[in-house]
Amino acid sequence: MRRWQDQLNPAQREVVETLSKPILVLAGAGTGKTRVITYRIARLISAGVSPERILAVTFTNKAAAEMAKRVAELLGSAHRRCPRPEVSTFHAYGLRVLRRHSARLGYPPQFSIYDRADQLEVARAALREVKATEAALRPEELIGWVSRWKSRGMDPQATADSAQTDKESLAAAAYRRYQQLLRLRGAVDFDDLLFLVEKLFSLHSELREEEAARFEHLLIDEYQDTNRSQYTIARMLAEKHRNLCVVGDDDQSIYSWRGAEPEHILRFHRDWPDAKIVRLENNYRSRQPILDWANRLVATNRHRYPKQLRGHDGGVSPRILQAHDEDHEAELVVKEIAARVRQQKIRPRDVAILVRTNDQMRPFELHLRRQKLPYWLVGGQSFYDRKEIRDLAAYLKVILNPRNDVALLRILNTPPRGIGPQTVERLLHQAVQRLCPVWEVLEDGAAEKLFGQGALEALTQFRQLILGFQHDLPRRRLDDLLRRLVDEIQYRREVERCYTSAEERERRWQTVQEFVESAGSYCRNIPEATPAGFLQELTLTSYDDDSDPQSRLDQEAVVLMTLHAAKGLEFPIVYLVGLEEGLLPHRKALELQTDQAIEEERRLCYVGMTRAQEQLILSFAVARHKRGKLVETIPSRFLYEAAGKTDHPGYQEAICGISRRAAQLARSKAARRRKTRSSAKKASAKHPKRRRSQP
DNA sequence: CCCTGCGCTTTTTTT
DNA sequence: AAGCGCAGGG
Repeated sequence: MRRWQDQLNPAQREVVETLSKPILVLAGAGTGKTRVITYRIARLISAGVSPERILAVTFTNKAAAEMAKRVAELLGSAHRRCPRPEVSTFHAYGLRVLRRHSARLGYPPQFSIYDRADQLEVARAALREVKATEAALRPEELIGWVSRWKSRGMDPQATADSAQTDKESLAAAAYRRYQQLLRLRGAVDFDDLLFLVEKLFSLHSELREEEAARFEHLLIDEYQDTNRSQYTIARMLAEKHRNLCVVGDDDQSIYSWRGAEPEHILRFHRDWPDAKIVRLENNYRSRQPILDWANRLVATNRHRYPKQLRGHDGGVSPRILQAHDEDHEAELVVKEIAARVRQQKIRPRDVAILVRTNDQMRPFELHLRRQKLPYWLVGGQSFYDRKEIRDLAAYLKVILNPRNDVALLRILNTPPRGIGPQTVERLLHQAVQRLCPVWEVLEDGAAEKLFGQGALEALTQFRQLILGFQHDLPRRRLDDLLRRLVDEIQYRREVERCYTSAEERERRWQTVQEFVESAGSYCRNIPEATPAGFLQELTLTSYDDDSDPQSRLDQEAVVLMTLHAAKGLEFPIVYLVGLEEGLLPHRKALELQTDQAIEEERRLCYVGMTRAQEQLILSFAVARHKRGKLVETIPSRFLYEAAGKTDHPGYQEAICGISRRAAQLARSKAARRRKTRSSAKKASAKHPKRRRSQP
């Protein structure tokens, strides 16, 4: 029973048994990467390393939860009551460090975490203040740059110093203001969770050493997707004990757009000269015909370490489906699944439908519902993206810290309470002028002259409301407080106001109750629960999995998710859909016209294919609605590459498709510049004949 | 101040 | 197709 080590092959066992050395595991898809880490943790503990001296880092919260569970299973009942190893994402780890030391960096202990929508607001404000027009620099652009800078450990000063163009200087100035605004509001963004930790460690060496000394072993999964701050933090933590085990696959690097640098995995041996390198190439997941297609596809990439995965023999070759448009594509796929489920050949949970972009999910959802197949939509619109959650979270944020402008402005007139745009405008103007948060303008008696009688009354009432709940906050349990809040602001009426259909209203109201309930379960389950902690967890871990996080996958449901979300998972049957030029590879990647961008798309496709254990079905539509218009498409080059048909005329066409499209783009840009109306041109694309599965 | 409707742009992937 | 800003009536 205890002899779980015997279930490993020699290479895997080597990883598990090399206990005191830097170790790099280069592991292909489906070779049991995560399994190896799990076993290694269990081995360390059974060798006497105390669990709390182990830090394991994964890429997603889901993976962390899964790994913690498996370690517990491996160790069995003897260790049930033992302390647990720390298994989390880099971001969650960063959050924990920051919570302890936020004061050192001038942040309040109850700082909030800003997500993308909040960031955009701050970016807008920052740009306004440096007097940048939308044309000069868009808020989305700014947060993109800031994110890149932060992941490289660059502060505003460093950014300004290295600015080459006017636009960069402008962005650097906006970055400085952006960061000031965040601090003023006691908020951090996602990147700060790493950036500030890195800063903290380099500013205070005693803290760094103390933190590094807490752990004796560091394990990192998906190492190919670490960005520079994660890399730096890992090095700082491991430099003393040198017990660093990283696992990754350069062929599965799909997050370079987010600052991931796959070079780290290639550089490992230089950083840790005594490192042991282990390669895992036995695939335990997929049938050989599937691997043949995946191998052939990824072998097209020029920048990679060559490897050949060996898999299970037998099984059927991948198939290709062709549809008229995206709706037909969904219909074909879902009907096929439904038919096989009805014949009891497969179960819904054996199947995953993988898409490149979130909006591809819609037609599939529709048809899954129509066919009455249970499905589980992963990602999509996340829990905290819904209006109700954002509103209530904003109330809570303001109660915790009224200096949080983004949250304050959100709820100031939600539900409508007579504070109109005019009033908000004046408030904002005052705040900018005095360089202070909006709340202080509210508090300041001098501001009274600024507003009319009605507005002033509304503002005072709002202020009283917040103050009242501030007073209650330490005296009531969080869910209790939220229930009262919902009641007092008459949020139910707001739900009724915003939505007309009874069904929608019901759904929205349910979300509200779920939110209150999740606060309740947070308070019950976490001993050191605080309202700020609840909000932080809420932003960091898309909290819609409150019921049973890991058993979701075991439920009887077809899984519908993006390729990015599918990383690390496996399914007996995979439908990889939307294989068209412009979608996979994505238009944005094609526009860059760099090998790197297209190679990442190819890896993404590779990741999708290698999720399949028994069957892989690829599909594309001959035409697709874009901006409401039906546009003809070109089958993805990846189809030809994977099928080994790069001499097929369609392959050339797929690749020429970009240049044709780029030419079109250039032409239409030129046309716009001349401000003349160009006559409509019809691109008559030829499409290859319907193809069937190859033997 | 609140609501409605019109016309405009805009669409990757996520912690 | 959907969200946002703007204009105009209640």
